[in-house]
Amino acid sequence: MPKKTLQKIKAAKRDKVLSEAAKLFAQKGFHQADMAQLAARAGVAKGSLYNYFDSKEELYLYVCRHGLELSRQAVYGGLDPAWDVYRQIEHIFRQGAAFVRAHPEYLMLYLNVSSAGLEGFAEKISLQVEKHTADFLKKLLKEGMASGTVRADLEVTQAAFWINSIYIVFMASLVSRHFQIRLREYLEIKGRLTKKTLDMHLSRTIELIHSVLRPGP
Amino acid sequence: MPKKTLQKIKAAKRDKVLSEAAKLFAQKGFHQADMAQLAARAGVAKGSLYNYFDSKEELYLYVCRHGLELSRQAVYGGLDPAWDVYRQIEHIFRQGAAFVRAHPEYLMLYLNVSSAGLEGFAEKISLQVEKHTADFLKKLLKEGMASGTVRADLEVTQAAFWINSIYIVFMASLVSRHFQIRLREYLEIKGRLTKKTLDMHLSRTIELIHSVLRPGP
Amino acid sequence: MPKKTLQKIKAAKRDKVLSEAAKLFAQKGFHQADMAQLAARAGVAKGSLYNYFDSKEELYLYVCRHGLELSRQAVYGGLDPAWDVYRQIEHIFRQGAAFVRAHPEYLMLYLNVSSAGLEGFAEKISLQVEKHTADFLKKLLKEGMASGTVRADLEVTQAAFWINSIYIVFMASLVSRHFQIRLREYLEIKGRLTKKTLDMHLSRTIELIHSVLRPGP
Amino acid sequence: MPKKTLQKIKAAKRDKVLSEAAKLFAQKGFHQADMAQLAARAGVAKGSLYNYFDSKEELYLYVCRHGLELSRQAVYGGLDPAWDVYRQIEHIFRQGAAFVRAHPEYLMLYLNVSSAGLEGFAEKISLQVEKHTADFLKKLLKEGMASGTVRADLEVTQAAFWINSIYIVFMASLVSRHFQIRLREYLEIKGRLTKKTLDMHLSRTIELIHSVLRPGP
DNA sequence: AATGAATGAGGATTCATTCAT
DNA sequence: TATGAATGAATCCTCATTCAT
Repeated sequence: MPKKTLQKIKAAKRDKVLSEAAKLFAQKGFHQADMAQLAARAGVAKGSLYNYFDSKEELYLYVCRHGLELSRQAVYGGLDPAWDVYRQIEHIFRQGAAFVRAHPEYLMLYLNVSSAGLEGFAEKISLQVEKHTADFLKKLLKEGMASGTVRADLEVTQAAFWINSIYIVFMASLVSRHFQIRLREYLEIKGRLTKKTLDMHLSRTIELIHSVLRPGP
Repeated sequence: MPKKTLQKIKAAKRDKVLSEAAKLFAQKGFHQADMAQLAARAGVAKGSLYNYFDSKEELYLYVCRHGLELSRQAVYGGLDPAWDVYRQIEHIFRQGAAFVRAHPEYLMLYLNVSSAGLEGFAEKISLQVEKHTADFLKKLLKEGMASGTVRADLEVTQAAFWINSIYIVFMASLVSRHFQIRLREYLEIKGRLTKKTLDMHLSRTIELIHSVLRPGP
Repeated sequence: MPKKTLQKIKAAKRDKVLSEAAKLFAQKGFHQADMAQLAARAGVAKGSLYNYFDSKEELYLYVCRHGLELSRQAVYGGLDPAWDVYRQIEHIFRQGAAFVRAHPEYLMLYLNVSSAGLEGFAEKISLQVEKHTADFLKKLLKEGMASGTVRADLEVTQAAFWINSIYIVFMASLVSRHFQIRLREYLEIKGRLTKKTLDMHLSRTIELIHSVLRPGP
Repeated sequence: MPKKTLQKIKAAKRDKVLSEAAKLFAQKGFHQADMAQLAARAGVAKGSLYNYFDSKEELYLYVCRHGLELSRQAVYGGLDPAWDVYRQIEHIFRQGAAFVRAHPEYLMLYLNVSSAGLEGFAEKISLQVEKHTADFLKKLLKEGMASGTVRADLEVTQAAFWINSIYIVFMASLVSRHFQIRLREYLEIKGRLTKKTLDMHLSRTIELIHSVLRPGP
């Protein structure tokens, strides 16, 4: 979707544009983000952005897709298919949290797809985002059930949906002001959310999921 | 926060303004919603909106709070404290779903608080939104544990957080384009999401929660 | 020009409306003054203002004329025709200063007639404002010349113009931020303008005028 | 204070914008002047004005300062320090009158600084406007007194203040509708104010000032 | 006569996109 | 290819005035 010109410029400049765009869109949202400000932050001319992309919308879509690709690599890249279900799930959650901490902007972009007025982007992005994870989780659960490490009476689609729901809300709690406030209220945390607290919460979340998947005694 | 004038006009007009505002904000988002268009939809003059509220932002906040209050009444209003944990949770989910179906706009407004660029609203709304539910769920779980109907080894804050997370994602799946696409993908639904399908999914979701809370044999 | 209704209401209310109008117009200028705010300050309903006057413009004109009448009474009211030229001029300047101190709003309204965009008011007010003073000063000078107390080679119209110019600028220095800054710069005053300093400046100003009028030796 | 863009556009366009702005502000006043109308008169797009200045207020301030600078050059530019006091004062008054006739808009802007509601501009402009003239006049008078061409008993600050007051009122009479009406009334002029009449008045005004400064016999 | 809700034209400012250099 | 000045539609908010109560 981007123009050929985007591939002709130096990688460093391209990366700068994409990363600043991700940050700005994540900070302000699609409509409120300003192409002039983006150009300024990226250190390029306003007109140049239009040499790389046809429109703000194309830039936004590209940045989202790019971020989701980065996210997928970070989370699923180091995963060893030989691990059992439990280890793989833990890996996904921990790598996901690490990536979100390093690049909160991309999760913010993901959350934004559900925002009012951005339905048009959902049509273009959501499926390709969710399909990979849905397929992966279902396959994982099925294998677990086949090998007897996961309780047999599980409804796979349901369980995958539910695991991913927990994932989303946890990650959202790392980046969204609203979800942070909510987390503090639920977990009765008074001060700032420390990494330590969040890691403990993460461990418990993983353990909860594990406990639901484990076959009964 | 609204001006006195808002209370002085006829209830029908006030309700029309508030409900059209909720719908428009839910459809377009805060920034993209146009006060002129809202006035037109509500059947009042643009200037009148400013007789009721000091600014678009105040109107938005009021509409959000108003919607959250309506939601709370719908969900918790008909709840009987004598019911056991399971029935209460089922009630909350089913009433919540009914309310969201009747007034999807309010859930959309809730989701929007997590949107990029609307952090300012999170500071003003989130806590009062979440506190009620958090307190309620925790109290419910504690009572259940005390009476032996809920497994005793549960981490209450954690469980409340997790139940509410499931609730949020389920409700989001009723109103957000993105979450609908995601739901269809996870549940492998080909066509439209029918009420029947969603109700079945709801039942299973409730059952999942119940199963996690129930004491082991 | 005001409506009959204005005369039918209680004097206290009428005075309150007029005095608050004068203050508000003097503070904000004609266009920037807000009828709603005026109504609020005067303690009447917005609609009532339109029971008293046909329009903001009529109200403004009436307030100006009213203020100029008050000013004239204050300055020329206590003047004794038997006094000599010098005493009369001193009286005018001192009474003028006292009135302006008590009611700076009216002098501000006078200054505003020269403001950009208010030419329409000049046509309606200026002549009747200036005529009285011009006639008075000229008559005074002529009498002085006839009685030999004023130098005989004076150009009367010119002198009257010049005396009044000094008057205007002095009075402006009591109320206008710009003219206060200017006065401080010219008179090399460091801190605030005290009454004492201003009175000394007034005395010197009067003395300057006297010295120009006095016949040579 | 203006943006860099203002310096990058062609001088002709810049001059057009500034001169039309001066005229429009002088005609309508700050608040009543319309940026859209200004853009139309200057032959640029509304948005372009905001490429040159951050706001209407900055544009206004710049135009004022620019005009005051032009005025100073016109009045003090051709002045020869070797001239005696009387010739210098005459030069200032005559050059001032010529400039005001050529560019009445700038004097109108000066007068506006004293208008109600524009006190904010006074803080930012007045001092730098007045300081130059005040210093100049005082220096001139001191030199005259030192050389014996000006009467020795003069109070310098007072005299400078008074000379400049006369200057202001005279110049105001060239541009302000109110001051024109006032001048006609004082000088008993029936028809229009002709250049000839005004020049005669100017000569007499200069002569009056000279006569006050001259040492007694 | 008093009230204040309703009205809608008006005006400052923003910003995606274009295009001449 | 890069630049950034130019554009004008879009949008929030104000406020004099009206008129039903």
